Amino acid sequence: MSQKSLHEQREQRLRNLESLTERGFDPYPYGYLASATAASLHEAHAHAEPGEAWPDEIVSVAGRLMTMRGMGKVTFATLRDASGDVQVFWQRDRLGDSYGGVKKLDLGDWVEVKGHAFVTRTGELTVEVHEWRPLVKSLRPLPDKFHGLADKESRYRQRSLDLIVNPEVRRAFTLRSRAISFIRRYLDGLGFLEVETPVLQAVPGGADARPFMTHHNALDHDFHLRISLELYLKRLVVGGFDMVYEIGRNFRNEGISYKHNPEYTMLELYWAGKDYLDILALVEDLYGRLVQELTGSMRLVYQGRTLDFTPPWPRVDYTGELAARTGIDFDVLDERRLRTWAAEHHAERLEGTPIAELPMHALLAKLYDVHVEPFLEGPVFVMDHPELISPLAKRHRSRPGLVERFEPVAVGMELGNAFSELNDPIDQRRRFEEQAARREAGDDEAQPIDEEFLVALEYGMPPTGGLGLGIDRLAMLLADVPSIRDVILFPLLKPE
RNA sequence: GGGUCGUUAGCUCAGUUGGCAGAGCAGCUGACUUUUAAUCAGCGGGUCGUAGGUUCGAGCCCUACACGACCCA
Repeated sequence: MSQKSLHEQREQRLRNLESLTERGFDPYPYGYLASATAASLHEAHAHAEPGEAWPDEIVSVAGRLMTMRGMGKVTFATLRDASGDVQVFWQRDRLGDSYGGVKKLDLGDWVEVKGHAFVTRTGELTVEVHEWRPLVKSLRPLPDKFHGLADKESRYRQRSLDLIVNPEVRRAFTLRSRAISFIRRYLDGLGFLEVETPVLQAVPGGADARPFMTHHNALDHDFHLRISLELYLKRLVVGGFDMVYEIGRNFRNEGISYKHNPEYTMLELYWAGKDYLDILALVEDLYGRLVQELTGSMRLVYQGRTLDFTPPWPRVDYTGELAARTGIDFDVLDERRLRTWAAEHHAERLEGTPIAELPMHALLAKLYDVHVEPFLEGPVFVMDHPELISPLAKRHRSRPGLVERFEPVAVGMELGNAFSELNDPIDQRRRFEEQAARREAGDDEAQPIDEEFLVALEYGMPPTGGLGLGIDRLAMLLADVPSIRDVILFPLLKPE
């Protein structure tokens, strides 16, 4: 497709590039040395009055031209660097010949300017340019200076442009990065060791999810991209690493929604000697400190709702909450009565199967997903899940049919998952076999038997508490954005 | 998987009952020495997502498809 307007603007910019070269400017220099940033200038002159000037303080700043206002013999522009925006001002009387080059600058170009700060009569801090040079030419027009780039598809497909024109996007990703950095410092401070485990796995385990497949040519063998970090980290606990964690990408071959992206980032940690209540205390402490550090308060506002992360968080019981929210007045683990109830209250079908006829584990999970999770404002811990939906968690020490497990939940989103880790290899084998039977029955999210993991467990894994925390959802809360795509720089999209 | 909505200039958006394709920003030319969504005068820029269909005539109506957004499962 030929877009004449775009083509013409590009041609014009190429002519301007040539013109700058003819005037003796190097349009592609090899570096710059800015002595100040937009933010540092604003900070240094925070309370200045209109008309003030600092003619003896020569500063240099480098950045991208975002707007230009030419007025004949003077030109104003907004320069944007990584720290923010600052106005710059060229006047012909001071610059002489080099002022002509300013006319050959285009929006989006990078320049370095050297000069002194002053405050205009309308009160705007401005750098008056004594010397300047181009740093790079931009060959494409920027989006509308006022409306920016609004089309979400364009923003995700052209993230560079989105970041240039929408500063709040950079803010969200900066927060995400600082959160990850905080978590590393926190865990390292406790004595955890950060490790890396395989992304390419022969047996993808540790979660109920469909994997992506790939193929290794030299070995002529199919591998899967990991769906969790769990089973390899536990091997390391067996090996004697008693405090390990990994922050890494998981890949799940599933649909996309405001809280799901096919590749996303998890923190998983394992701590020998600890049980799930110890891990719960760690989550409360880590989340609280992190929110405090990054937002300045234990309370944060997410999409208009206030979430208070001050420990201790409320706890609710998985089965108890399910009963309370559905109005069930019997033990929800009573399969016969639950089916009868579901048949009366849920006539709808799930992928062709009437809800009441789902396998018991799927029925429980479904009812939780429909009646409980969406209504949990949180932050709250959902405690003690049924064993049927927890094949890697240790049986509860006092509650039959349940395991020692919790999930932190907020605004209807699962933020993580933690157990007293199952370390009895006999019980683990039995659970895997149950999963295998589900696979036989056609459930392709059920977990395959990982024999090598079982061998490791047979050498003996000490009592261990484990945790998975979703980093993307954490970032959503911190940045107060409504979609996971707003905290993933390059979310998965179908190629155009 | 289902439903609703969207796709028009580089960007943001209008487009009436089916009757010549519009605006603002950006761009070009000119004016302008404190502007800031600068202003003023003039000019250029379109495969209306793609492919069919209906019609004398389609940006608009119909069908299919592509991509996306939102909601539901």
